[in-house]
Amino acid sequence: MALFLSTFVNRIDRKGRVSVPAPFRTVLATQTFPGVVAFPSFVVAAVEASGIDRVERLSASIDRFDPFGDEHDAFAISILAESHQLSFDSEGRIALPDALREHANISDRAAFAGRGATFQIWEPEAFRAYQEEARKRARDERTSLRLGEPAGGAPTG
Amino acid sequence: MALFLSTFVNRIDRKGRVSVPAPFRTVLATQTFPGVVAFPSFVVAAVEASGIDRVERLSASIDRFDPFGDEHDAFAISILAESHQLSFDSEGRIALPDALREHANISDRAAFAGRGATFQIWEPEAFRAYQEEARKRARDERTSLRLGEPAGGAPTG
DNA sequence: TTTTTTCCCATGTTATCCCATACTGTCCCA
DNA sequence: TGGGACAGTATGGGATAACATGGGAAAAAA
Repeated sequence: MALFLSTFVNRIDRKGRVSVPAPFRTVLATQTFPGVVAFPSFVVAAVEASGIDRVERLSASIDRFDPFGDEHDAFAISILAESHQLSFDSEGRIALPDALREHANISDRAAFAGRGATFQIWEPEAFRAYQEEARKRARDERTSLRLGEPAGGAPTG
Repeated sequence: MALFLSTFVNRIDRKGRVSVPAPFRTVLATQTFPGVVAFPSFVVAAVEASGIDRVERLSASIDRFDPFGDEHDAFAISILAESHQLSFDSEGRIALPDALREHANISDRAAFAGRGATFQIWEPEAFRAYQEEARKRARDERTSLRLGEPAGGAPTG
């Protein structure tokens, strides 16, 4: 299984385009849609991103549980309605929509941070600070920290 | 690409026409009827919409006296009775009937909000408020949603 | 007829395609 | 082993196509 690993900082040009790091593109190459699906994180000033397949599973689970009810409304609206389907151009770049850039305070540089099955896109300085904080927390609370469960802004992976 | 994702706000002209967002048209292009099927939502001031195929499946399940029972039946029947079949013009626009516009309080702008297999049409400001609320709820309940696959885990936003 | 809908064409804006360039790490061969 | 050719990558910019939107005119409905 291919994973999104490591962090890459790339430049955003005046048209709003960024190169998706080549290793990430390799992971995404197996998916049915040639590009990235991205939505603003619920908890941090960053963009959550993955391939389309993950979002298709999410959509299926919403549809399956309650096609006409509102139990999963919050997720449907928050993830599906705020997701952007960003397709690669011929050079492997995507265009980051303003809504996502503003949420993450991104101006002219973007940090792509691997998280295994997904990755995040950050303003580089904000990511550095977040990472440092995460490291401290991991050291101090390493006995109580569980993977996959962010507790009050703690790292999840 | 078979999912309705993201949100698009388009203008309604003086003839009552709106462009259906191009990505949504792409999804609908696979269907047997070139247009949109729309009906007023039961729970919110918005219009529910999808392609004809989904409605055909719903209709078939009614004919079959399906296992969902009377409640589902009542749902299905009122959906079918209040559904409008809105066909594209040559530019990919539809005309929103007054009944639907009034239900959603839509005047001159319409927000198309993707929900995976379906989408909704809102008055933009009303949608913004609804979305903000949904976002809060999603943040609080985020650990309860799992993807349809063991390795997936919860969304970590 | 009068009104409404559908078709067709025009326009400005935005996004996409395509080509060019600089940089970097890798491979190959003397 | 050293160095030069080469391929992959990130980045920039001009040209082109796609899109949302508006309006007139023909066709259909009332």
